[in-house]
Amino acid sequence: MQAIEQPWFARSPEAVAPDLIGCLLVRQGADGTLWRGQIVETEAYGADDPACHAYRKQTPRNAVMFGPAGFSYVYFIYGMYHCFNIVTEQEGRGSAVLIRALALLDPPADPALSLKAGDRLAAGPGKLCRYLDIDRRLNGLPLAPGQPLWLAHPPPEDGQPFSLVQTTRIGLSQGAERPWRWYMKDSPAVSKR
DNA sequence: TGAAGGATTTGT
DNA sequence: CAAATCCTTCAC
Repeated sequence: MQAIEQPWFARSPEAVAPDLIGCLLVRQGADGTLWRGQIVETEAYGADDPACHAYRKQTPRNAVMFGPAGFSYVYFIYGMYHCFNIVTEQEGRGSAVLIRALALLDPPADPALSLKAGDRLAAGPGKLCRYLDIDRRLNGLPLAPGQPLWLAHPPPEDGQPFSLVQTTRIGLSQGAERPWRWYMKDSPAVSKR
């Protein structure tokens, strides 16, 4: 697996978000267990974007968004879910890409779970974090091999061609008109059409 | 110090 | 459509 290096993330979130579709997210648990998923849905949150947590000013919660690219930004929402983001751009600009959905590569250990939930165990930012055991302990970590989370380019032989759909983001009260959501067309793991 | 609201998900 | 559930931010 070819790991994605830090400079690749040091671009605008609107550039990184669509490029991430088809890439692999790797989660290494504390016991060494590996989970892998293909990213099928992302959203960009820019520094000049009213929907972005870093839009107003730096606070303890959003601090890592102002740090260097290629780090994790994990926050807690609605009292019960976590969301996983990748920090983008140069240090000092608060921006990130939200990973919204994965198509899991390794089938769940529990076959009953697989049959029941199908391929939608990681269809949505909250479900994705619940399945991969991502919470605020994983906030502010570098995304590199050997860490709990990192990313990889799709294997060349496995790179199935796909169509990318660009549309508006989900669940926002501000900045809802910006077309900064991307997903893999026809993927059953996308959170919403 | 308190109140409002949130980048979600699920079930009614 | 509303509940679950709690952290963060902003106003006073």
